[in-house]
Amino acid sequence: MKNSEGSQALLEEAASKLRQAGYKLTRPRRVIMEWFYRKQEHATPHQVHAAVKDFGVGLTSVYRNLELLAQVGILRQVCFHDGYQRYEPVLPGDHHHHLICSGCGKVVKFFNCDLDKLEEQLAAETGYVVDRHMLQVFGYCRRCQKDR
Amino acid sequence: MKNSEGSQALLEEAASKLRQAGYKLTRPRRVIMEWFYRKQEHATPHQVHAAVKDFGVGLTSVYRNLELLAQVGILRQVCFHDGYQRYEPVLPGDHHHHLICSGCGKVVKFFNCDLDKLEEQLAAETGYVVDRHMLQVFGYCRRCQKDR
DNA sequence: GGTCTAACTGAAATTTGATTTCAATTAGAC
DNA sequence: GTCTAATTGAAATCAAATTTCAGTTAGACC
Repeated sequence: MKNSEGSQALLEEAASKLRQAGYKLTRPRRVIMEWFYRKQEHATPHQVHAAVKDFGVGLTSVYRNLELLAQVGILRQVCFHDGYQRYEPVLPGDHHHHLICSGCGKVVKFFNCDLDKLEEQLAAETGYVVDRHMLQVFGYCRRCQKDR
Repeated sequence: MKNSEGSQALLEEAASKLRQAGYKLTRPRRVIMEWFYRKQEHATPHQVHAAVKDFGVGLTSVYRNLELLAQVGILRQVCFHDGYQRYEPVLPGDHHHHLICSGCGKVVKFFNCDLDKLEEQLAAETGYVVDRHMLQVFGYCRRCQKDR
């Protein structure tokens, strides 16, 4: 599967999710989604805006649509605990978390979190319907270890 | 061990940590630490300020000292992904995480995260020196399940 | 005890991320 | 093509967080 084709398929899937939820497929939304599917990386609202403002998409719309796209399940919020909101595209079969360097902020994805049993146990103990989880691991990357 | 005694011991331990790091034990710092050790709960900077302003501690000092106390290891940052910074006291032998209701924000602590092996594995794979991790589990509490 | 100085403080000003307002535009149903 | 509710961008606003700065204080050293 070529990347462009994958991107196209994702975009159609996303458009259908939007319609299903009763939202329009507007230009700003398409531009933002295309950008995320091309980049396949997390980004702050300001980073997204920097990337899409030349297509006439304002910062307000970026904020509004990042929230809306996350609510519909096209994006998800991630958090590196540095005071910035971030979003990343939800890609099929891509459950991962982030290992974050406390020195330079460099981020590495990892995939083996294995927290299903914990979720079940928590649900049983608390009566919560458990939805999802977020995990951040912190440390220092090789370069930052040397610099100290 | 009575609570007041525990609080006292924690405070002395904390004062020693401060001194060791080259910081002074000022009145605002003592007030903030005492409050956290008494309450033993997470709080936002504004909540802390509301609690300590009558002792003459300004909001600026609250922000500055929450950050400093976290850096020294007396407090730690926690995050419920609702856009507010939060801090909680670091208590001996108290490694826990939070189960958060996406409906009403209610928070339940839990203690069995069992991520040591994952941390080791990540360290081996990436060369990072792994420090710590943060985990948030999301769902809906009983009451919020009914309300939907 | 007193003296000294760098660390620290609170108040005010400022910055900045995020939200709200509102008149103009547009997607998409008909 | 027509219509209308959803959506937009710019500007105003809000609020969290940070910076500035002159005054205060903890605690090291007599």
